Amino acid sequence: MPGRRQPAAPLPGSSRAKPHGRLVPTLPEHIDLLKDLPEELNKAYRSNVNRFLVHLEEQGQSWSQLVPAGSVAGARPAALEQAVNEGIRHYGLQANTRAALNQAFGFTLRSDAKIVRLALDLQEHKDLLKSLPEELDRRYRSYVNRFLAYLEEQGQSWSQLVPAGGGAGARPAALEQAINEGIRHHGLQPSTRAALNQAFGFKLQGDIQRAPDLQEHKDLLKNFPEELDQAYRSRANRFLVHLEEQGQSWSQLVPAGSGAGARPVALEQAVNEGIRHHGLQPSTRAALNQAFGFKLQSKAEKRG
DNA sequence: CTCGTCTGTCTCGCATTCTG
DNA sequence: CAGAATGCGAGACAGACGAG
Repeated sequence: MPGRRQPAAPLPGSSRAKPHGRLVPTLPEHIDLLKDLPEELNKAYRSNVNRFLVHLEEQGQSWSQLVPAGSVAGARPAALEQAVNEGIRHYGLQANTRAALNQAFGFTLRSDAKIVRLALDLQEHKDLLKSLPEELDRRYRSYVNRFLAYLEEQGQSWSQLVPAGGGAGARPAALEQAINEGIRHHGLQPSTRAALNQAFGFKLQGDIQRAPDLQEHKDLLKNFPEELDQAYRSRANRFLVHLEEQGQSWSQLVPAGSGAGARPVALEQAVNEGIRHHGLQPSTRAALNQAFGFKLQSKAEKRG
């Protein structure tokens, strides 16, 4: 992966542009809160909570104004939820901040939106990204970005695929074909389709499911452990179909007699490739590990 | 080096679609 | 309609990265 990891262009109109020094709360009540965080809270979450409290102070607010006294585990203080969601949406708080508060205080705050910055070649595509709904999930925005980048790689553009004026509920055929191609054969994440649907209100559909052709693969499917999760079963099924599309078969990749704890190299490579480049769900690897007791990993062993 | 932040991956639960 | 398969959305967290 080309090491491009920009810290964040300051967002238009946001107050994020202050990478200033001290980032600790000053209200005693906030300081106490931080002190009393559960020991086992991981440091990333700890940091999120800290940033959130600082954010509240910057807004002239305080925890006790937002959280009714005596709020218990499972509570969902509305004012707090609004504050954290707004903080995430408009003030550059990390998306994990909500989860951090939930984890730290046992709340069940929920959902919403993110912000992000991007980079593309075609002005048309840049404009498109800018016009995405603000509430669009960060991952979805990123998927849209990747999809546009993918189009550019293919020498295509959005306007070639999407008829002008195609509004909510539309299902532009060329776009659907491009996205499904991209997912199946060019490494776009499966959720890219959902991302486009979310972002533009389309109703794009995926390819229809298929079953493996090879008897060997059918037998494998039949012999999965009873207790294998349905979702995993489905992913393993997909993987076998994928192998067949690649002209490969399980027995070519997995040495006979590979048992629990094994890590067949060729299989690992195949599944990682499939995930990275052919639209298999990321959890496909986990599915194979579950189904066969393997120890496949996401990276080639890191060695010095 | 330490600390905070960012990204990628795994996992879970609910929703939707397919199949018999 | 019931149950299985698949899709979707979000939380959790480890590891990489970068600032100080």
